[in-house]
Amino acid sequence: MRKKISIHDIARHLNVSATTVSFVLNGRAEEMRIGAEVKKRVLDYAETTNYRPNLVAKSLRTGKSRIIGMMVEDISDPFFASIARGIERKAYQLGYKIFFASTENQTSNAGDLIKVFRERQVDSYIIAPPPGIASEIQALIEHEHPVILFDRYFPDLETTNVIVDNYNGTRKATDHLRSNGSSQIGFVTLESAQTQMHDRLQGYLHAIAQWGQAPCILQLPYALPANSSVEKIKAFIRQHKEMDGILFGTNYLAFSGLEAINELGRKIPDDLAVVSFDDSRFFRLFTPPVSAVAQPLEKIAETIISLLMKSLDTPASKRCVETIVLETEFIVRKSSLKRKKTPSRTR
Amino acid sequence: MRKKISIHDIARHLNVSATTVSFVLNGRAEEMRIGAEVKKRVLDYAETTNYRPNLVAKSLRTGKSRIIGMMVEDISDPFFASIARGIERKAYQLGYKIFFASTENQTSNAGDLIKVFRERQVDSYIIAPPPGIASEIQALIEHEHPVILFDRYFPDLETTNVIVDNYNGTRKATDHLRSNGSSQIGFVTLESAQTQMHDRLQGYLHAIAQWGQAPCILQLPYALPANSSVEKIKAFIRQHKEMDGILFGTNYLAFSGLEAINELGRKIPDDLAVVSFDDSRFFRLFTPPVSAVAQPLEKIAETIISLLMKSLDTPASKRCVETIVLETEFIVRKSSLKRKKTPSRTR
DNA sequence: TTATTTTACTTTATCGATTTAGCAAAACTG
DNA sequence: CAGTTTTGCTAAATCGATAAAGTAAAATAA
Repeated sequence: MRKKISIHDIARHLNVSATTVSFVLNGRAEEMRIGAEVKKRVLDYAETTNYRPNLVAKSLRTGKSRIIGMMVEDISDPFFASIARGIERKAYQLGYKIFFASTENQTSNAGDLIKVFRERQVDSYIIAPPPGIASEIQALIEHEHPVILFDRYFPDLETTNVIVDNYNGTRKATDHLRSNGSSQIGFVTLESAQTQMHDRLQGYLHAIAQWGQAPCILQLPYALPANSSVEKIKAFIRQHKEMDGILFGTNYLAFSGLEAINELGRKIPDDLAVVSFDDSRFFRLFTPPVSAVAQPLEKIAETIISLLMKSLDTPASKRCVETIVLETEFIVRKSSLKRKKTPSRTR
Repeated sequence: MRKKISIHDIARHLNVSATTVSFVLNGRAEEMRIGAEVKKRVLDYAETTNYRPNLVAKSLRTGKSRIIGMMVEDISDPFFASIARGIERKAYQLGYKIFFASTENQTSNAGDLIKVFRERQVDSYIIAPPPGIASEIQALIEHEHPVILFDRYFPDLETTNVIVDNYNGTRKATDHLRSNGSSQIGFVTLESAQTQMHDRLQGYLHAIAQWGQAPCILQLPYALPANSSVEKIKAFIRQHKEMDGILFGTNYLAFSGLEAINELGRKIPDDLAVVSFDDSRFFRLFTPPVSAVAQPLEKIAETIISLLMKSLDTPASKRCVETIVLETEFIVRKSSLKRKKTPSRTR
C-alpha cells in the first residue's frame, strides 16, 4: 500500500520548502513571486504523484470545512429527498460536501445533530427545524454560522428562511374543490403548530369562511403508522356523511386517505373529491388521477443554496435576514381519456 | 460570540497539561493514573464550559475520521433513500457520520466522488457502483479502506458485497404470472450489463424456458425520461398482442408501464397482468393493486453496516471477503374486497 | 538507608496543511 | 558605490487534538 503523499514529501523531493509547494498548489505562485521553473516542477511532481491535499489538515488550519450540515425530518421522504438531491448537486459543483441527517422532527435528535455537526466543524447549516429547537439555532447564528431554515421557520427568530406560500396553496386547493362542486370540504392534516402546517390550516379556514362553511378538520399525530392513519381517516369520513371533498395537508396523508376512501368503497370524485397539498409523481397514476398543490422543489433547493453562498460570502455582522416565499403551483388532474371513452366500463 | 473552547483552554484554566485533559476526557484517567481530584476538576470544567472536542483535529492526529462515504445512483430514489436512511440510523448510533452522494450511475461521477472522499479522509465506503469503476474500487481496497458494495458488484473483484437474490426474484415473479394464467410473459428492463439487472434477466429467461416460451424483452436506456419510457412501453405492448403478462425490472419501470397500460386502455390483470421487481408502497394503492418482488431494505442496511463494522475492526490483512445474498419476498396483491363486493360496479 | 517501583503528571513531537515574518541575493536608485 | 527595493524563496508558528517518552515526588522493597 503506497502511502499518501503530503506537501512535505513534495517539498523534500524537490528541495524546496513546504511553504513554496503550498503557494504553488494554491495558485498563489505569482502573488508570492515563486519562479516559473520552480512552479512548474512542483506542479509536475504533484501531477505525477497524484497528490491530493488532506482537507482535514486544511480545515484544521483554516477553520473552514466547506461542509454543509443538512437536517431534515427524514431523508427518505420524497419531499426532503428531492430537495436534498438538488442541494447536493449544486453544493458539489461549488466544492462543498454535505452531511445529511434525519431529525424525525424530534427536538432532541436535532439538538444532538447540531452538537455532532459542530464537533465536525460544519460551517453552515440547512435545516428543516423540528419544534423547540429555536434556541439552539439562535446559538448557531450567534456563533456566526450561516443558517438557512426551510419548509418551516420560527417567526420570532431572525433567520434566513426559504418557504412556500402554504396559505395560498391550501386556499387555492380549497377553492378548486368548491368550484368543482364540493360544498362540504374536510381538511386532514397533522397535529402540528409549526408554521407550514399552521399556514395550510389558515388557508383552508379562510377559504371555507368565504362561503360560510364550518370547519371540518381531522388532525393526526405526527409519525402515525400508515395503517392507523387509514383507520382514523375512515372514521372521519364516516362521521361526516355530508362531506363531499377532502383536502389533505401532506401527500402521505393523501395516500392514507386514498386507501381509506377505497376501503370504504366511496367513489372519487363523485362521492368525494380529493386534493393533496404536496404533489407526488404517483397522483397521475391513480384512477382517477389526483390534483395537488405542487411545491417548486428545484426552486427551493436553488434558493437555499444561493442564499447560503451569499451568506458565506458575507461577514456575519452584515448578513441580512430574509424570508423567501416561493409560490406553489396547483396541478389540476382530470380523469384521462379512458374515463371518457368508456364511461360505463365495469370493474 | 464566545469562542470555542479547546483542550488547551481547559488545561490553562486548571493549571494542568493538555495531555492530562485529553486523557481524562477520553476516559483514560485510570489507565493513565490521573488523580481522582484532577479528573473531577477537568470533567466539571469541561461540563460547565460546554466543551466539545474538535473532531477535525482529532481526525488529523489519529488518521481516522469515522466518516463513511456512501455512493448510490441517486439518493432521492426511494430504494436508495430507504437504505441510506437505515444506514444513517445505525451509523449515528455507532458514532459514525455519512457523506451521501449520487453517482447517476456515471463512472466519471463516481471517480470524482472517490477522490473527494479521499481528500476528506473518509475511512470507509459503501458503494452501489456504476459500471467501469472497478479499478478505483480495487485501489481503495489496496489502500486498506473497508469497502462494501451493494445492490450490484464486480464478480472479478474481491470485495465484500451485499446483494439480493435477483435471479430467484424474477424467477418467482415470472412463475407467479404463469400460474395466474399468463402464458406469454414480457420483461421490461434496463439496458444494463450490471449484475443486478443481468441476474434479473436470467431469472426471467430460465423461468420462461421451463414452458418453452420465447423471450419477449424490452430494454430501455438508463435514465430515460419517464414520458419516453411510457411511449416505448406502449409501442412494445402494441407490438406484442399475444403478451398477457409483464414483469418490470424495477419499480420505476413499472410506474411507466402502468401509465402505458392505462393509456392504451388495457385492463389489468385481465388483458395484461403486471408484476414489478422492487416493491413500492404505492402498488397497494393502485386499482387493482400490483404484486411485486420486495427487497429486504432494512435487512440490507443492517447487513451493510454490520459487515462494515466488522471490517473496521479487522486489520486489512485478515479481512475476509464475502458476498451476502439476501432473499427477496414476493408480495401477492389481489384486488381488495371492493372488487369482490361490487364486481359489476360501473365507473 | 539506599534502591526500586509506582504515582501522577508534563514535555515534546506529530498529523498536514496555512500564514506571518524574515532573509539573502539580485536589481535598481541617486 | 552605498542604500533601497524587489525578487524568490524559507523558517517557524499555528490549528486542536493524541501519543511516546520523560520526570519529580511519594511509596515500597531490600
